[in-house]
Amino acid sequence: MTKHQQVKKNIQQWIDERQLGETDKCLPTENELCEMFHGSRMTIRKAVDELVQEGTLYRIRGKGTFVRSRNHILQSLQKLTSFSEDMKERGMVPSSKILLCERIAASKEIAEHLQIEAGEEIVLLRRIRLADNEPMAVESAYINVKLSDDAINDLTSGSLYGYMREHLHIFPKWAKQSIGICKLSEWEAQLLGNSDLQYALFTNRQTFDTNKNVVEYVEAKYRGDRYKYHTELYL
Amino acid sequence: MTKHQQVKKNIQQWIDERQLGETDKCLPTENELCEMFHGSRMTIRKAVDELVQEGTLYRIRGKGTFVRSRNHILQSLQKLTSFSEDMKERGMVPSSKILLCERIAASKEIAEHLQIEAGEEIVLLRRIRLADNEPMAVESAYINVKLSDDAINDLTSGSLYGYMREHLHIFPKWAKQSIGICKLSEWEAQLLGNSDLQYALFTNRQTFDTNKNVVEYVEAKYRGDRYKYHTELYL
DNA sequence: AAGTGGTCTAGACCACCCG
DNA sequence: GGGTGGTCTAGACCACTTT
Repeated sequence: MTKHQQVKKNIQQWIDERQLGETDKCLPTENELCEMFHGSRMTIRKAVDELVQEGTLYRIRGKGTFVRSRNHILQSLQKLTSFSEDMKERGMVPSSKILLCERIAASKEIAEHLQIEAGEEIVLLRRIRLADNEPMAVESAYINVKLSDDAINDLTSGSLYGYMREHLHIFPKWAKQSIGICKLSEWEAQLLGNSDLQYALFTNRQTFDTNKNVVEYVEAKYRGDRYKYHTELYL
Repeated sequence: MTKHQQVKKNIQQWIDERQLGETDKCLPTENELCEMFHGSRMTIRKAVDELVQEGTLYRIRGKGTFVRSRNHILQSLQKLTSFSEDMKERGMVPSSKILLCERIAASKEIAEHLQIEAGEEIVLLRRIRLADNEPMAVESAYINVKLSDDAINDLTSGSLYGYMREHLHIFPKWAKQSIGICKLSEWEAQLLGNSDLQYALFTNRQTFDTNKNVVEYVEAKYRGDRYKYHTELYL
């Protein structure tokens, strides 16, 4: 392992162990890091550069290098994987209503998506997603993480990632997603507030942590008459 | 402008002027680049690093630095913005059938998406997209680029980006996309080979060049019973 | 004025590829 | 063995922010 990789790993551990997640914290200066790791400035900068690239840190010239708040990490995942951020950008207030939240045994199909054995215990969280108190989607999250009863009783998408990071040291890093259309059952159409709806925009997502485990599998059906999915693509 | 930015720009120009797009070409060695630009190795490497990051170049230790073939650039755009790459990955053969290809005056709505004035002349390319010779989507591309008659007569999505790069020095760099569902007209359902289809997966996309001009606006309606859109998301 | 990150230099040693 | 990219060093000057 090269020196800048070691430095990067050390900084990352320091960030993770630090339990202060609310406000952004300042890193030691680059010269201090040079002394701490007995490395030249270019080497230390290479390590920090990568963490900046990955969004973990950010720099302000003349001031210092800072750890991005947990909040931002969460937002960037939500920005990439959900519609909530989209709603906010359109000036709507997102909320959710829990339909179901309990431990279940994984069915064969769900187990496949979570890359575990059928029958293993997981947590199912089924919610209605609303924008300005109007139903927009019905979402089922299958969570492959050992959660305490307290955590289950106080579960929102927001606090889930936070809980995983802070208590379980699990770090969601990337996701596979597909988008298509599906038929709606009459029951689902009613949940979405319009029993005439026949089709919905369907999304599913596997979220992976740094160790390539699937931490959750989420399926959602969105009202096709109200919502579109937006992305930006770079070359 | 910093030195490594100048070097990067110079290398980029050299790549663009070079008309050999078929096979990958080798760049001068890093030491030669140092002499050419009167810079130190670290500075030259910073310039090359960025081009590698952006996918323009790639390095092989012990051999040299290479320009990625145009083909790859095209693929990476298609991978991000279309379903064709997806079809290939599933072992299907993508093709397309041109329904319409002509100069038209931009309607008010299309002009808005292209960020031009209504009535300006653009090119409309309407195609059926097929996988293993089965219709999968109907796609309309509104192209905001001055194309020669020859170029219009020989237009495929593949050659469009190539033509823009090589003859017009226009470089598509990023795109905004949205995905939703839409109703299909009976005529469209027939084009897709199943007149019973009522809903389709709808996508639209604005493609921007390096100067933030919209070079094309594309709408497509995909068979919801056959296709899903796949993405991978990173934090 | 002092301290921060942003950039650059001119060397050096290493691992890898090829003839 | 000679050339390539991969890494690292110990300085230096600059632009910017804060005191």
